[in-house]
Amino acid sequence: MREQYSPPDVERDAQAFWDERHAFRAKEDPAREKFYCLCMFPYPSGRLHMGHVRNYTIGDVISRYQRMRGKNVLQPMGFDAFGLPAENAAMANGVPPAKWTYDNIAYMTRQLKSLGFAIDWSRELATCQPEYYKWNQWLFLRMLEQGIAYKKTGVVNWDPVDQTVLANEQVIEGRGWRTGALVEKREIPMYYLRITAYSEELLRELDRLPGWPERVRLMQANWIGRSEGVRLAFPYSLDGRDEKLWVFTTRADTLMGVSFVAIAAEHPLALRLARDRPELKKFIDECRAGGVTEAELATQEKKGVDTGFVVRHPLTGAPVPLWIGNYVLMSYGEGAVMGVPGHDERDFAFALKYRLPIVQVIDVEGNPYDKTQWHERYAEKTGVCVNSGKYDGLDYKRAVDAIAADLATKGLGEKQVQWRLRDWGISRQRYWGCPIPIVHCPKCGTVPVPDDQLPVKLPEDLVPDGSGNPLAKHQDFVRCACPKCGGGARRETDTMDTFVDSSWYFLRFASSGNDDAMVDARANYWMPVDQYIGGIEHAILHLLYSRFWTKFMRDLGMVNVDEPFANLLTQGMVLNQIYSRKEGARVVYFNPADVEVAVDGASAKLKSDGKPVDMGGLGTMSKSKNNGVDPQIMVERYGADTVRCYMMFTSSPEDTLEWSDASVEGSARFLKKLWKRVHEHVSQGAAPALTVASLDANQKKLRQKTHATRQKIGDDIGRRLKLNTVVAASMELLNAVSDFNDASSQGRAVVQEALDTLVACLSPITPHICHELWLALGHPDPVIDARWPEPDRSALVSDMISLVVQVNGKLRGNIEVPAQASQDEIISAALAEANVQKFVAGQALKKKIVVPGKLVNLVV
RNA sequence: GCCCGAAUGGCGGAACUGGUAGACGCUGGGGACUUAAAAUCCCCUGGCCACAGGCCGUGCAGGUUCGAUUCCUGCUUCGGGCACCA
Repeated sequence: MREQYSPPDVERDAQAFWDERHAFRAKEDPAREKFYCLCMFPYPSGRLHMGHVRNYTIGDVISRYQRMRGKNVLQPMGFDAFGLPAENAAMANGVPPAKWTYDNIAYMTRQLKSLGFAIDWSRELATCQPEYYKWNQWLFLRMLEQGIAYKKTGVVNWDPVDQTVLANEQVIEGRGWRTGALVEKREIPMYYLRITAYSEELLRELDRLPGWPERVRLMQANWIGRSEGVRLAFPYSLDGRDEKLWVFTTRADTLMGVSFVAIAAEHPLALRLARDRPELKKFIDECRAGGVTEAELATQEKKGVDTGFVVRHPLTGAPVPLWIGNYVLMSYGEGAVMGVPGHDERDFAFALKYRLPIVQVIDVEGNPYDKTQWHERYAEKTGVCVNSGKYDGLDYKRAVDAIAADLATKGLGEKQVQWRLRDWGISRQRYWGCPIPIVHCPKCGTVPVPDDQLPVKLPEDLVPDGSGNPLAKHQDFVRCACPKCGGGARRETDTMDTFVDSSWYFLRFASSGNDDAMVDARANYWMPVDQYIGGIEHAILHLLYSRFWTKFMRDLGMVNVDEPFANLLTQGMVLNQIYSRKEGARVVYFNPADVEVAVDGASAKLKSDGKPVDMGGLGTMSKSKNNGVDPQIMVERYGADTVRCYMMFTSSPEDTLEWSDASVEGSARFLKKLWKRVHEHVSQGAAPALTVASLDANQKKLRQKTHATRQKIGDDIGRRLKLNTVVAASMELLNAVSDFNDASSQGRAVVQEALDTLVACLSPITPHICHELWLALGHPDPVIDARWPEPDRSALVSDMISLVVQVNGKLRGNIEVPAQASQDEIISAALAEANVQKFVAGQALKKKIVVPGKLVNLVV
């Protein structure tokens, strides 16, 4: 064993050892309990960033731990390789997205390998490979057959100058990012996946995912958004025909307080009325301005226009004015809402603005109603109906029931369950994605590409120029023969949302290399994923789409699981300081590595010119803020183990991590110290066997610490997934070994056990150094094949326990009592303590609380 | 605007089921070793006071409890998501 710790040598040797043995290649084995550990695969953006390193280190720690627990572990890796950044890079550099992407994958694969992750690289995949995306297309065709995929119009951001569809990300403050033109909404035909067919199950099964964080389940439940209410109709006559305008409401009890009905600008009735009303047309056109995100729609000023048209109240037949409102969403419910200003905050503001009547129809006891000032209790469901004729005095539930029943007898309404979840639009007017396997034939119409013509291959040599999809201009791709009639036809040039690619990659890892089927029986061995790890930013979309996709494949009989991910760990973001300076009109950002911070931490200057820079606080590491830390540089400076150790130590997986160059030193020191201790120990020769019965008090104490550490670390990795305290507990044990000066034979035996424990427990986090130290400690087999060190219960018990004594809840002293002391013995020991006596003397004891093993509280 | 989180010393964080607030580490200060430096090792490091001890202290304001960082109510600030970034 070398005297000095040299990370490059240690890491090279350990990685070569694992590679030669294919140590992490996973084989299906029904006789063994499996553990499928998966990290969200990266987008190949160029280089790994710290968020990746954190994510994959967490996964690696869990994988290596489960392997030591005897599980058959699968940990695969791949690349989510389609997407917008490749097209942007292509435009900037004139390189086709395919080349850029594959170069990035090659570089990032090397980076991942240098970090020593226990990955089965034989299963690697990239979603831009035809062997992969062929199955996107194949399953899409199955969805078409089943009516799960269908075509309808959808709204997109449109750049009127570039004549192109923009992603939400490409809309900056309402303008196209390249042209600066004001963005408009535009309706185009798109393919949709009927995820709403699974609303009920997607919601219900959340309760059967105890291994998911509560907040993620809550977010998904709210996203799916089940609400019970009443669908009801306001009748009207137009063009001599009697029609019904349907609305959905959760507050049917307020129906008698309706003072207007508002419909979305895209509502068919709005478009019909606008035909002969130019001012309505003008308002509808105004509503076209701006982007399509919900955040933008929800924060814009609420505006409306009176159509002059009236509909009739479903119960009273009274005329109700019809408005068009920019805040009414066509995509939710019926695209129309009833306006009850008395009991809905938005309607109240709208009514004040446009001087519409505000009528109180619910009385919440003891609260006078003020028509000039909204109060949130007006919207409570706790009152009873007033000013509502026959419904007066009914509470929420009774009123809804009575009104729904009356509506039903008139054929103007019924109770209904409404969902917030919308179908998933997957068409993208972009090049670098999976082609949608459809052909448009002038004779046969829309024709699906037959299975035997899959995959529809994406040409890999095009370079986009920002004006629309280059596929549409590429005649070799567009021109094709109709699969039905053989005549000339046009290929669909829209590609699929990249969320499609990531909705089933976990199944493909488990059926790696099968060219004849999307998945096979191996998937049923590995699924579900036992531990899924990824950023909290994916809490809704990716996870919901993957759940839906898995359920559809289950319904086709392709897999036998209902849910893809049994346990979910959502890791926090990695943040770093942001430094900037105004140079002329623009703000320039500086990398923290180029900035020197004053000792007091209050000011900073640029190293190159010594001039001050502004400290902009913490932000996620990003290119635009230039605050990324390159993991590669850290690995070269300290070694992979130190980077991994620091990442795990500095905050718990679910919390945000604030990067600090200085703190990395602490982890480096710790590993150096560990190396030194082991070297000192083994250089004195093999330690004798441990004879537990012969240990003295001091030796027993270290042994107790060793086994307490085993218990804590096993629990922290196996149950709590708190990896920061694993490192802290290891540091404590190493400190205890350092403080233990006993060269006797049993002293050395106790130290051997402590060091064995340390090296084995740390091996999931810092696998390279532990690989070498384990062999140096005299073990014939590598630590990856070692059994996880379980605590010896008998080593944990001690004869005396220390208790805290409180008086009136305040700490006043400590006592030592025998472990088996009775309640009375404990209380008299507590009362005997000098400082305690000061506080209880001369006062009557009202209450004596003894918490076993913890404390005594005396109330006087 | 809506949904979901978070807030603890100079700093990152710990305290798991309501029971000793500040484990572990960083920074800073003091010391040892050294010709010197680096490295290493030891000690101190939440605030205040009448300093063998006491009082205050976990974003803010209340509440429940023998006891609250932990539970409840109302705020503030920061972060994630909002369906075409991935």
